[in-house]
Amino acid sequence: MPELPDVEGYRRILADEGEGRRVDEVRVADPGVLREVTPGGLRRALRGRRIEAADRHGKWLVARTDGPALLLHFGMTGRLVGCPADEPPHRHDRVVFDLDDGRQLRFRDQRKLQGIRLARDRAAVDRLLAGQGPDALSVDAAGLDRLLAGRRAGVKAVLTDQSVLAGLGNLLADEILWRARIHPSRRTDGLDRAERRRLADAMRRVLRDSVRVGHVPARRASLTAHRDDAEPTCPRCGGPLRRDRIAGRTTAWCPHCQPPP
DNA sequence: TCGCTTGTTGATGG
DNA sequence: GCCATCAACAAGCG
Repeated sequence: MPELPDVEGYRRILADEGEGRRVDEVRVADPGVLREVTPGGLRRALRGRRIEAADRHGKWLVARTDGPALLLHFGMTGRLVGCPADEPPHRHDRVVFDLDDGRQLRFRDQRKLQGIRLARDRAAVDRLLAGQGPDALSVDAAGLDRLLAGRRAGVKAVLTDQSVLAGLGNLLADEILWRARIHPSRRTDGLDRAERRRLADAMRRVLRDSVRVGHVPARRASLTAHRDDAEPTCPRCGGPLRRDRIAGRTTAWCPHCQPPP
């Protein structure tokens, strides 16, 4: 689930519920989500600190405080929940932050593929995010052209490579390529000017729509709304969709609208 | 039991 | 160096 639009939704939760609040307590229900920090270390670092800002880069959420910063990555099944402290615990609540207004922020994650990191200061945040490409929401057509230039890999592999462009996952990439009418296996350096333009337009359009609702849109006229149907059809041409393994992931595409290379 | 899953990383081979 | 593929991580589902 969590791709750029989902994480942007969690960022809003963090901003709305957390900014200006003090962290009164940190409860680690499952240390399995902590990365390079112990439960005690996390608690000591954050207890009594005030949350100052909620930032996002790609799929990373950054909670800045008047002390260290917290970096959260939601993997495939994670989410951030804001709720009253007396709400019954959920079995997948891995870390709970008590705020000074009687509410809590909860890092909830079924699988524990990613998790939570601590960064001492701004430089440490930058180091942890150093391998990330620019955030997809900040990239315009010219910027995308620069990022794609000279790359021979399949275009879906490039779009979902976080070190090239941060924020796009499997569903978003398929949605964008379907909208741009480009086959996901096309070589990136084989796209002509018009195709690159369509790709940039589709990316911005899909991201804008998705961020507005906080997840990849499942509107009727989207690939995402149909990709998991028993016999999925293309909402544009009505033909059958295909599912193949492309760039290592299950990929939905339309053989009519997105001619294979 | 096996295969599959919206994420990331590292090994391996071309 | 670039690129594709695969395994691993973890947990649940059919």
